[in-house]
Amino acid sequence: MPDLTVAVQDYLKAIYVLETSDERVTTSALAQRMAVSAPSATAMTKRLDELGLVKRVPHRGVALTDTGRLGALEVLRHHRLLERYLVDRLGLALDEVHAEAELLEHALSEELEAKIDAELGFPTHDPHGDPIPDRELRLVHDVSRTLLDLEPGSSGSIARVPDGDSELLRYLGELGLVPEAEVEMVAQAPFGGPVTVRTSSGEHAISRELADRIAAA
Amino acid sequence: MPDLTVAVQDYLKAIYVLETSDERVTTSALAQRMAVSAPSATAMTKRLDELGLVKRVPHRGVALTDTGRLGALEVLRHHRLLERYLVDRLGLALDEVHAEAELLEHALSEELEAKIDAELGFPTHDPHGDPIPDRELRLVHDVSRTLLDLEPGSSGSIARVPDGDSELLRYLGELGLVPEAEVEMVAQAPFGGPVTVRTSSGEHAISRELADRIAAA
DNA sequence: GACGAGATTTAGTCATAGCTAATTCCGGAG
DNA sequence: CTCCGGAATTAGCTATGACTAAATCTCGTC
Repeated sequence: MPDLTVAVQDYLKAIYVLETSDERVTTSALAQRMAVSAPSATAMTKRLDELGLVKRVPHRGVALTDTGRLGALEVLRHHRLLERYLVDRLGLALDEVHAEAELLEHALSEELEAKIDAELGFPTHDPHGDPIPDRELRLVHDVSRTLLDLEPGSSGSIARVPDGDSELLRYLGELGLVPEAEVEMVAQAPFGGPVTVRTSSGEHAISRELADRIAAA
Repeated sequence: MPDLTVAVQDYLKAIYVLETSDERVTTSALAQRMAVSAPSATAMTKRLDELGLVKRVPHRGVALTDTGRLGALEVLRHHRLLERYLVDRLGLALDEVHAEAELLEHALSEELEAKIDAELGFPTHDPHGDPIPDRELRLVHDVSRTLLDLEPGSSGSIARVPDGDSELLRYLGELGLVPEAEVEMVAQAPFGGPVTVRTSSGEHAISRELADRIAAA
């Protein structure tokens, strides 16, 4: 596998993430996620296909090949290891690390990756709770329940929060909704109403939709 | 100052270093240092001039403007801080850090730069002994004597070794000629002959030219 | 003061990755 | 089964930064 350009790596990562939620990865979805125009996305998917990284079907979307998936996982590993490192060793806040890791992930050599991995004791999850692919790029897929699955009156601990949206992360941090934190489900209002939880910082009401994006166990 | 591209930053750094040794920075010297063809160097110096980063005189060479010098010092600060960090906190070897820092220096945000600086206790020199520009990009210029200036029979400590050539650094490391190390000048052969020094690992003879590239105090 | 070697610049291309405008395709509504 | 709207693609450009081949300048030598 020759060296992939930064742009190619970013597209692979984006396609990987899109594939994980929706299985159909359309041009427009990809363009939106990469914040580029649709023609740019079309052009890039053609190149990725030529490079053997995706299978492209015109007007139908793309799917990663095995090679492409490995490329995506490599970037994801860099990203998540760096996030873990920046939080654990340099004290960055949970809402800052995503952007920093985004910058650094393409400049991480395999040697440095290994040093960081060892220094951290081979961590399995990034600070948002997302799994880190291991050295062989295997990724455990923790099937997770969300806050919504907690029965009123019962407790659990936060397993994962959405990454990437730093506004949201800052807000969640203020509510004490961070990975590892203990939470108690107080109430779930009916008719799509809000959900009330108790954290170390007190009782807070959040929307059902947000609660559903937070994994808990 | 709008964002400088990676290439522009690399050229600024190269020009800065060349200016420090020779004052005339010629197209061919620049092309050689950047491992690029002469026409490529010419084209880039034109762009740098348009950006107000250098003053270019056709067929005469370039000189950094104040703005250009600041750009170069910013990159140099990133580079040397990262080197210090990689050696002190991640245990990279002296001959490996240059290449790693080269990769990372363009991906370092100002926030992370500040965190690293604080974490290291605001270091003044990188692991090769080169000074690190401070937050205001001021650079102390240690006027230094070299190994050659040590009288036979006298001792000193290594202040600085050349960076960038990892072969050479590995060799110097084997001889115990690393920054901070104590060294005794045993003899300097006449007629441009070799220089013999004693380090913790014993007596070693090196060429006059090499001895002159090693700073000692 | 002219000459020629070597340094420098100009001319013309290429690859990457983005854009807008215009066109074409696909799938659902009638 | 046709038509239409939105998605996707094609066409044509732009900027960055590299290259080779060809032309030109500069400077030391005679």
